[in-house]
Amino acid sequence: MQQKRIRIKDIAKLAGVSAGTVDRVVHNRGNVSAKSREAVEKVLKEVNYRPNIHMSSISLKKMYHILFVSPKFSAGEYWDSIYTGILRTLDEFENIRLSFKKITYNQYDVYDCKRIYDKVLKTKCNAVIIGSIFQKETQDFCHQLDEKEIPYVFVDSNVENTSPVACFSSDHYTCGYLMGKIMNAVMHDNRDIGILQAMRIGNESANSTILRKNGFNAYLDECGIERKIHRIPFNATEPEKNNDIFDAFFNENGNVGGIVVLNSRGHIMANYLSSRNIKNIKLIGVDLTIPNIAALKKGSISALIGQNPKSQGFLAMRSLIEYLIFKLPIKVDNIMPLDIVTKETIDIYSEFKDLVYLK
Amino acid sequence: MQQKRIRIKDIAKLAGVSAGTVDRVVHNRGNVSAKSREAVEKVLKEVNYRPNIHMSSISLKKMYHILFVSPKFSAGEYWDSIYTGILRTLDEFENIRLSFKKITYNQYDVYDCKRIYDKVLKTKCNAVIIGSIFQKETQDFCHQLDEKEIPYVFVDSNVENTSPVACFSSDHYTCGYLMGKIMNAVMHDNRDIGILQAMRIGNESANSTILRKNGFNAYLDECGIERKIHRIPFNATEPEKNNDIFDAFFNENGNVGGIVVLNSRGHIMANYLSSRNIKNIKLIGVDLTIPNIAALKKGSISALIGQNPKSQGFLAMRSLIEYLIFKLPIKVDNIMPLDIVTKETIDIYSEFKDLVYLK
DNA sequence: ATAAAAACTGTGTACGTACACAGTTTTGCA
DNA sequence: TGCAAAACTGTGTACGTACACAGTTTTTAT
Repeated sequence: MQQKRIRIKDIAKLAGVSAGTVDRVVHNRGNVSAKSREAVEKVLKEVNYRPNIHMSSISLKKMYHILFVSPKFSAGEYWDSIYTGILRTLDEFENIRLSFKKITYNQYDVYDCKRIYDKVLKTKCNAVIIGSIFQKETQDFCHQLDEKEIPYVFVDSNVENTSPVACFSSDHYTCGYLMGKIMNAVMHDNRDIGILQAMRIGNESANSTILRKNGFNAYLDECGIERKIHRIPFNATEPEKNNDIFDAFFNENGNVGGIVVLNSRGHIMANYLSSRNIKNIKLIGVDLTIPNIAALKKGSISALIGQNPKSQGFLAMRSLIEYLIFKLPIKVDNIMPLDIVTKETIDIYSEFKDLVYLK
Repeated sequence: MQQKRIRIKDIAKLAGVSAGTVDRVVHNRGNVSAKSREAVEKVLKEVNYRPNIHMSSISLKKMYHILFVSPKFSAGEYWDSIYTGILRTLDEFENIRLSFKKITYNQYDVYDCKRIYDKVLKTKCNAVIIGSIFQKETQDFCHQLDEKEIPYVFVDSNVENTSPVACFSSDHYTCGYLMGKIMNAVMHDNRDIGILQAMRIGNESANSTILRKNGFNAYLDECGIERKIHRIPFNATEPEKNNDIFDAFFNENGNVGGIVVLNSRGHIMANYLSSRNIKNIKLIGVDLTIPNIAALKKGSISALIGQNPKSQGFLAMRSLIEYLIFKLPIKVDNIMPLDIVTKETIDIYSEFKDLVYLK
């Protein structure tokens, strides 16, 4: 802390060059002879130089443009939490020249997603944070970013065959596995299980929900559970139709005792069950969204799995700034933990999560 | 982010005074006429001035001395985690003029604690972070700090009738309550429960373990559980004697099926049980120390409750810096969540906890 | 060999704050 | 009223970096 920190100037003197040359070496700006570069690098290694982050921030003249592409969201939803985490980091680095914009697409329409991706590619920017729903389209998008040498970071989920600077997501497979475990613990009879998974225009399903389903099935298989599993239809684009759809489903399948909602819309099923006064069906959901938490507190959802979306956004943006501006090495794969939250633990949980990010 | 931030200079111009005067008002340094002060304060309110933290750090000339008083610890122990969290914050603010020292006492000897407290009072410092074991002695200590107007922050637990700048701890009562709940879930028979709680020289017990015991008893009462409860003797100062003590205890009480260790020494009982090849006793402990985690992984501890000590240290030091140096308002009562960790979840848990603090 | 171009190097300035210090005004008191 | 002391105010500098720009050396092409 207190012993005098070594400065650019000191290194310059030690290496027998000027401060400007040291700066060029440190920032890899080129225009340095091999001889000078080696001399400086030798000293750098010896003295373990760490730039004064405050001074760096102050002197930074370049303006960085960062974009966040994600599904559309409203306040309190899953993607909004990721966004909030990003804003938290921006707040921390408020004295850095940085422009940030979010641009969102309809997550139930792959064509809209493509359109937005194209729009991003036409926008001048230095980095992109990507919240991906559609695997294939995101791959294409990333390859074009690669060509333009624009770095990108994933939040929520990773996308195969891409080369992101970093990725921040939970383990969706384990999430599904956990849901199976919890469902099995809370169901005290041998009734059937319903699985709710949204369908999308132009694509089967979101990658994350597919992985969750695999994890869920894996748990049931491993434990040799022989419950009947029903797929519950769900209309994500016209939610007003769901009540009729659910009515039809339950008319045909009276023996369902537990429902697993693989996306963040657990509250929709919870509210449906409440409205029909159905009380003996256990419900497990994903994401601590405001409506989900309300349903959890009311008791219509038994447990929710939290994916730490705020951490995802916070860490993703922080990593990006460290990579882009401070040229620090960053970790590529970052798996967020899954929090199991129940009626009893929701309050203390929420309070702490805010505390950690507070300034 | 990008719109020009208002500077001290701008405020000076708007208020019709010099930058120096604005600075004096902002830092409450006195020597400002009522007229000037009001003019500046009016402008400050209008423009919502927020100083550039980088510039503040750079220009700061005063040296702040901060002390951490806590029980003695070795690597990987509970107090060491708090210490690590503190160091993490110091790393973040490495460019601030700040001296930090830890000073520790024997937590099983109230007289040593007093001696160390007196030593701290004789040391010149600007703030103290206190890890308290003994209620009464800490109260006296705090009152003397109050007199000298030295601010202090608590970690691990709060102390009544003191006026700390902030406190970071988990809820020990709830911790005990949770231990009761878990113990009840993992014990599948009606056997007795043993409670292990350390005795100290000159004082009954640490405040935190008393609270945990209360919480534990409260759970058993609420649920009408009628198990027999035995207090297990434990010698904290001469650990080599414990094997004999435990032998004697189990000779007399053969029907114990579960043991709750209310302090972080769960591994001692775990290792004793392993050494005696006793396998059908469930063990619940507190704190994710290295030996406890090892016992958890081996299966000799069923579950551990984590108190987020690293967060406590990290946030305590961060709050203190914000209060002391950046004059920001800080939250006084901060309750850390309790993590329930089992063999299955320990690895992903540990990994994430590191990630969050990583730079 | 010489000019032009390219590659390299050093110098100087801005960034916004904290604080020292010198300079100015007001107050207190005889 | 005068004069010292106290209270107040403004100016100037350091902090360490990023980067622009001017100046110097080396390379390339004729």
